[in-house]
Amino acid sequence: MTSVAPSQEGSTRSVDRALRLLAAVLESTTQGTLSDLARATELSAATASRLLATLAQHDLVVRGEDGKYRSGTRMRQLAAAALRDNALYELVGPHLIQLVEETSETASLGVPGPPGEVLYLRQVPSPRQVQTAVWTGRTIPRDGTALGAALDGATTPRGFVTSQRPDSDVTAVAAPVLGHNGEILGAISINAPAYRTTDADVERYGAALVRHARELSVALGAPQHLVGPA
Amino acid sequence: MTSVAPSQEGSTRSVDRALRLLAAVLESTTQGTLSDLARATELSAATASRLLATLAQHDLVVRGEDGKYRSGTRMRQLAAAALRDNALYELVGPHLIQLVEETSETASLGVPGPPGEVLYLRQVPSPRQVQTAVWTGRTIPRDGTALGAALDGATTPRGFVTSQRPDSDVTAVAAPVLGHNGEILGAISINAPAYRTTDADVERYGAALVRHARELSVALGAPQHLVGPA
DNA sequence: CCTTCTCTTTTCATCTGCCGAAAATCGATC
DNA sequence: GATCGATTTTCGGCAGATGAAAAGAGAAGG
Repeated sequence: MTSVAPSQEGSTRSVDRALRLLAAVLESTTQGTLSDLARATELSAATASRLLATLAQHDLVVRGEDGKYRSGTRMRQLAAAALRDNALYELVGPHLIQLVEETSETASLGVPGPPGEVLYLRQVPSPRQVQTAVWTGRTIPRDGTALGAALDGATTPRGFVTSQRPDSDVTAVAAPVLGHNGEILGAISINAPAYRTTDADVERYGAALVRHARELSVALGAPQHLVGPA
Repeated sequence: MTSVAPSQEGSTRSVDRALRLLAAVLESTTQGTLSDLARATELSAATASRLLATLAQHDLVVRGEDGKYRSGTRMRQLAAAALRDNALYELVGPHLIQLVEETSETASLGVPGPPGEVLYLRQVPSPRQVQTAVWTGRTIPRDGTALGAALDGATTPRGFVTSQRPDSDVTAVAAPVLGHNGEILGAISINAPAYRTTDADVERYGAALVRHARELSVALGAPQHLVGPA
């Protein structure tokens, strides 16, 4: 059973205790009854009972017929979310920097936002004086945008999608990033001022995006047959 | 930003609040600053600040330079543990039942226990009157046992390992189960009374264990090249 | 059937830990 | 410098969290 350090400065004690119980459950490879957990965390049985009941109400833990506590459905949902979203955020950084070096244009990560919208989650700006704006934290429509189309999986056979709307002076190119079940987690894009973007530029940006999206997808565990050859 | 249900009956209020903040962080796909999270969970900024600080002390969340909260390292550790251990426990049930039908002997799942020991995590007993005992929740030594050797990956080329100790009247056969990174999560075994177990029985049990271990490994996401052909 | 035991939950009185309002701090902008 | 919004800290009050004890629940044995 896990032995844990004493409570730390300035924390909320009851929350601290509950979190230690949660960790004891999740890391347990031995007996996991209420009594075991109370002893492991040096709490009274009464306190442990109440705190575990709170964790159980949130479905973070569940008690089996054998009286042992294990992770609950909600815990696994939050677990999957933690593993999925943070990995993408952290992994994408160096790729965006490199995309800017290769294209001299602004590079972005977009993820699903509120219904019908795409969120700019992370961006690296172009080094040029004239550049597309950095809108990190803002959303754009999902319809009619390159990021939106990439999130919908509506790419060409080469793996990227472009957008040049008549009412916009931005040319956007985007490619989706896949997770370990082959699901689309997000998309990376290059946004460039249309006045200096040729068709050859679009092809070049697209190829770079597909290459980086592929590397990211592989790093996130996407099945090889969905990612395609290197 | 996530909107969450009111607090439920009988829970520990401060823990309840902290868990709702944690869920809001992990599920957030929009702004995730302290103010955002306080609004989403209808807490005062002061309370949210303190509770998030407690979560951060446990490294369940971390605040980036942009002021937004994301999952922390410890959260991802616990997440991986939750996804790994519970999946194995639940998935193995039908396989153990089937192994008993195929062999008429006691089938077990063993996982790493305290140092130098193996824990019987789940078992299905033989239907016969003379059977090996069900020791669910107990540990056996890792050295010199079939489960221990399987957890150490010390199998024959056919994928299973046997144990027939001179001081024991039990014949044990075991095969390891792999996770999505190819790591050994546990091992499944058949324990049979030695007096009625022939060499042909051992071969048969081994083949059945390898087949089921393979199916379990695939279901848990193990890379195909580590699992071997079906 | 009853008794005994262990584990768990609930009750209850106590007190201190948690709370929110307010003040202070911090960082960005003009 | 002043202003503003976000965040942290201070502080007094009270109710929520606590542990001891009682009650409840289930299993085992006679």
